[in-house]
Amino acid sequence: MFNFFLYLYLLMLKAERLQKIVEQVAKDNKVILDDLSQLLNVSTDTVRRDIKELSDKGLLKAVRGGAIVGSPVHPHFKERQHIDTQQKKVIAQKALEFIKPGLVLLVNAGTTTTAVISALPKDISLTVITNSFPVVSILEDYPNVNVFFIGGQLNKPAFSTIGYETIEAIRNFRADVCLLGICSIDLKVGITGFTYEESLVDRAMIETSKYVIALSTYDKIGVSDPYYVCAANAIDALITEKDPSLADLDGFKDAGIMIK
Amino acid sequence: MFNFFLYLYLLMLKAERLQKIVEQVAKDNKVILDDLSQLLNVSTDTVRRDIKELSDKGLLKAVRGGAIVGSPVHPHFKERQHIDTQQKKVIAQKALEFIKPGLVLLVNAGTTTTAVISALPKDISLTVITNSFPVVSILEDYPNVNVFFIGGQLNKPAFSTIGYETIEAIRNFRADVCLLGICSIDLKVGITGFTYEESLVDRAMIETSKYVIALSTYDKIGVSDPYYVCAANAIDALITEKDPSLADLDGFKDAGIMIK
DNA sequence: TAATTAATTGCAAATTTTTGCAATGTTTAA
DNA sequence: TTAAACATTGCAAAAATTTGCAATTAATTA
Repeated sequence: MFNFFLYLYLLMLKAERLQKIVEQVAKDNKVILDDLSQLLNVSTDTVRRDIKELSDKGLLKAVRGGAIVGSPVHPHFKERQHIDTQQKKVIAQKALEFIKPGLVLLVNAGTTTTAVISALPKDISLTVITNSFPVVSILEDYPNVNVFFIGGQLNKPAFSTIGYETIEAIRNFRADVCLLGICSIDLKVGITGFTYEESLVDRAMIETSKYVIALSTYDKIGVSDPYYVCAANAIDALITEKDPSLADLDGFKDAGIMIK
Repeated sequence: MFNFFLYLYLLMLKAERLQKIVEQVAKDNKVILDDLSQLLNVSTDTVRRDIKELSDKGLLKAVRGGAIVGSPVHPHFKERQHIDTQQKKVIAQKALEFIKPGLVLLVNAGTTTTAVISALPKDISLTVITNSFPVVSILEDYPNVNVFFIGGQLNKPAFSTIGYETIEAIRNFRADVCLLGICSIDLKVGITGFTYEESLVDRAMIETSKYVIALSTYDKIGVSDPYYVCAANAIDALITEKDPSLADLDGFKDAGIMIK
């Protein structure tokens, strides 16, 4: 028989658990795995998985044996919750081929580029220039990555900077590779975006980079948005989650774009 | 038999131990292996390995018999965040008096300025210009605050930007009020800081602001650090957690500085 | 409603990390 | 030079983590 109170109890326990863990960390600056396991009446495995979940959200930092307070940066800026889609993981893996130690990378703001940065090996040596707060927050933990942040007006919904100063700052750099997460690309229309300000930033990034890699899920191909960024052949490579030999992509290959 | 010290040892996470070592080094400029071994209830071997690990990360310099400060780096933001919290709250409340809607605020990076920003009413209308990531992340939730982020080289331990571009960007603004968290202030020596790069940023901020408010815990008064920022009378107001009528502060009042 | 899919949780084996100890080598200072 | 202090290395026990698996439960869909 369905037991409503048992149901409620179990549901609350889940919510409580995560909340209690966060509270404990806030109070003591740390939590210990075995203590929590006892306190919350679940196995250490479950607590470990809870901690990992909270750690992914940026609410604390998982360490061996428990957890400690995380970085003071707002969890929103970490934005890693929504990036773990299968498609983005595939794109991220493919993009890693292009990223060799020593390069100067210019990275725009978006969940796809964030996924690529998350996938970088912890010890890689790079220079990364970006206007994305989530990218910076990931690279905080990379000791050999020199990060340069592009200032400007805070663009709250995208966790990035935009505007005149951002574009001027971009023009002062010369990057080896531009990692460009895009909204949409069409062979004839070119690359287009949702917002005017971001399209300007993207264009500046493309113009100042030697090699441009566009990152896009397959469903954004052949689509267009209101604001023009650049012609399709302004990019050097296009990475999607699909097999590059797909016939749909032949037009891009003919235009001299490497498909991965 | 119940062993209290074993119990303590079991409760101490390795990550905590590493933090404590860094704290000790920051406090005393040095640590001695055997002392730490006693204090932390682990063998000297373990302390030695900890020190090596921290040394690899550049957080201190391993020497025979212990460790000393590496490059004169400021302790990490995370370590400073939870010290003197009560005093910082008092300072934050006093600082609110100065922050009127509509102002253009220039805010430097530090745990004290972060505390002030946290204390702002959620609906205030402001323009905030800052090079501090924690400040931006707090202001993300303030719908009526227009935020401008100053780009530059990422300064990982302080969660801020520094360097040539940062200073150039600061010079393009003209702020009403500068909120300046400071390392130390002395009437004769002036304001001084712990790192060269940050002292340059602070100086640029002061120069471009109409009204400068220095924020300092009382114990930083009459103290000096290696890098000169500006003369004491370059600031307009000084806020500490203590009563402004304290005789120790009379010198500042005579120099025309408002004490709060 | 029933069947399927997805999520949660605990268990256990394999693996990795941590830690103290002891043997050996190196540096320091009287 | 020699004795003491310190560092390095390898090793083994203990602890923590990873991984795959199975049982249970929740959510979705036909």
